[in-house]
Amino acid sequence: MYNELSPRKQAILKAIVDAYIESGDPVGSKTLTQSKQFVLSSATIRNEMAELEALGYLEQPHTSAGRIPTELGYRFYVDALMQDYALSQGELAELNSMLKAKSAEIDKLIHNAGKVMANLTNYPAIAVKQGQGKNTVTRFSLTYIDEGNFLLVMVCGSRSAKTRFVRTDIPVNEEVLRMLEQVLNNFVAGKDLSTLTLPYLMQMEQCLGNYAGLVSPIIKFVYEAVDKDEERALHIDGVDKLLEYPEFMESGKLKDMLGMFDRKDELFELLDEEGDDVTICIGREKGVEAMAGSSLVFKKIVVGGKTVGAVGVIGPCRMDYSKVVSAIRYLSDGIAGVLYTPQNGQLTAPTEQDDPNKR
Amino acid sequence: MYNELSPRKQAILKAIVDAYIESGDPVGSKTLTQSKQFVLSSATIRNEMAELEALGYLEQPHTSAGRIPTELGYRFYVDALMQDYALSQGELAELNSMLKAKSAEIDKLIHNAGKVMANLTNYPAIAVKQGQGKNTVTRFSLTYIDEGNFLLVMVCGSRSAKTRFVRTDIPVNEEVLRMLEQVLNNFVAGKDLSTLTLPYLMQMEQCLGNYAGLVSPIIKFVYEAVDKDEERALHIDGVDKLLEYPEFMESGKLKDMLGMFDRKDELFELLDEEGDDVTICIGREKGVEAMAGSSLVFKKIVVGGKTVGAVGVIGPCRMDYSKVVSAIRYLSDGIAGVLYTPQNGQLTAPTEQDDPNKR
DNA sequence: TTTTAGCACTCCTTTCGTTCAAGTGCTAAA
DNA sequence: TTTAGCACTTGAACGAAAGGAGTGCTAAAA
Repeated sequence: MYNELSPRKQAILKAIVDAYIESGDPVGSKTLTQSKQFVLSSATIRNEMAELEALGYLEQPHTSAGRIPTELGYRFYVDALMQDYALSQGELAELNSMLKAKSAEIDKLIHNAGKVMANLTNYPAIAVKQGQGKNTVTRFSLTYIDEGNFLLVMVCGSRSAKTRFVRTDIPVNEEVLRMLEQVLNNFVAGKDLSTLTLPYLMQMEQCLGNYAGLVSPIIKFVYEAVDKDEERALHIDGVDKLLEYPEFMESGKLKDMLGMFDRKDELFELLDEEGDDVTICIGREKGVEAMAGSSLVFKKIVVGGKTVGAVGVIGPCRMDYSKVVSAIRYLSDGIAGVLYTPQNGQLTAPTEQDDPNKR
Repeated sequence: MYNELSPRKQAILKAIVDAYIESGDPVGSKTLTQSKQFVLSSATIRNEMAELEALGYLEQPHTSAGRIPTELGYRFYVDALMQDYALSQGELAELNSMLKAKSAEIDKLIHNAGKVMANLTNYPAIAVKQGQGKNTVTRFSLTYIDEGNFLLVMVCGSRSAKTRFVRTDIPVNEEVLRMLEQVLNNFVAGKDLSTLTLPYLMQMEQCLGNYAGLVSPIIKFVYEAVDKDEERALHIDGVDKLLEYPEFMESGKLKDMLGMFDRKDELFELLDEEGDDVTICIGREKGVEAMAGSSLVFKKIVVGGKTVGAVGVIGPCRMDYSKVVSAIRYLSDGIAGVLYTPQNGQLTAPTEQDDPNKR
């Protein structure tokens, strides 16, 4: 697909993208000849640039400005030209200190990851905690509070639990709750929602006699608990960093971004991309209009085969991809490492980290 | 304190603030005479304006511009001059539809409140869910998952519960968990953290024999659970609305705002103000530098004597205070109303709203 | 055939002066 | 005490001119 580009064209394209990423100004032929990396006259480079433009890799904001990469240009750059960036000692230290933080609670870890990413890369960072694909409540537990109130605990899978306070006008006691608990565990635990037909629920209500009235509110909570969207959370850190890039200062770009940050649905959509390594969305590639001029780079955090979240950054298309990619890869893998316990492939409770030689 | 201002000065100040709030342009003497509300010449009004400026209520961006209110001017306006705004039918409908939403779960309610506020007022809205002042776990409950894992449920007060998954290398079963549960309820439930001295904990460990090793991780979770800050959350909706006000488009104001939105600590501080009705912070009044040129209007949501959160908006000092105040008051009280159940003064479970005549 | 020097041309950006309009403060008269 | 009148200030808007960066093309050189 890209074979059409001669090595020299590639080198020139790379130089242009590199320069533009750094400066933000359109780069002209003179800039390249001055950089000494080519033993060519500016005229030759101009010819090449004109061809690269014809091929769709470059564009001119206007005659007599230099060239800037198109989305296609960036795409080729990240796919084929970009060099690996070696994180500096300081950067590694920053990332590591975050990974070694006391709490390995997933929420905090992911949230902190966002802050660190934003700081390190100087782009707004996105940190997602993904809802688990669980769609059944595996176990119910009821805790008595007083006659009119009890706590409903729903365990979903082996790594998530939801609680709800239930107020009831039918006075309950420990004994009743035990019974109700058992009924719930028999009838509902482990069952798919589709099982919960009306007749099925009525059957359940019969088992409960006077307490049948509790079924419907509880079932409502069950529905809420298994709602996948419920549990996913997306944080954006360092939004103000956008202002450091002049491309956002004018026109409606900033508004588009902030609007997208506010709504979040487009972001979730973009982040749903499959792909297990770092994913790079350049501009409108994925059909999101608000992404015009901006790129999103992220990587899922996969623990024991399950995607538990993602970290990434969003910024102008002229983003320091190589550094960003390195940082994201390191952090994403690092978080996965902290959360993973080889023995059982499960998410670990925080204590596990602090006391590894307990046994 | 404000007696120094003659009624006419007050009227003129009010007219200026009103006009400036609406237009955003400095208002001159001519504008006021043209508005027909004064039977005075522009010269007279100019004199009054000059005096209001000398008194610190107005300022001029530059000679030959009209006057704009100072922070003091706004302060006087909101304290003494502002008229009540009657919410329109449409606005009331919007607010009510939100209050009648299916779920009365406090998190969602408050979160939605933010969205609605931002929409209605056209300023970014702030929605806070406050950490409850609870500082003890009132009840423990353990749920068996498998030999190496169980769920720890901590009930705090009668309106909040936390869950943690505990992984253990000491195999457990239902029976052990019952015992542990009992010990926890005896030793820790309802106790202040200061009670949990090392000797006390060791005593507890003795009761548990082989399972003493579980105490320390659990106590750590207890500490986490009662951490007040843990539970408070602050959402900001409609950040992009800031861009509709030209005052933010230039200079570093926007960056200040976004930075403040990001950090949130200054916001928490501002929102900690006491005061049970709508609170209005104008500019740097409260010493927050980033608030220069912006105002924050909010009201706590108080349910049964407890502050459970707050809603507010933040925007330029030239904010439509009267509308904002009305909307915030209505919404804050409305949410409190939805959450309050007169019979017991407690937070109610969602079902309560849908099924009020269950008994 | 490829590269390069030279040059005319385009178009943005900056600067600078001019004009324009808004709004003021002051003075003197009503 | 109020008002008409007027000189003055000042930012905003406009346009012309200058400057500069960068291009494409042509023709010569390699």
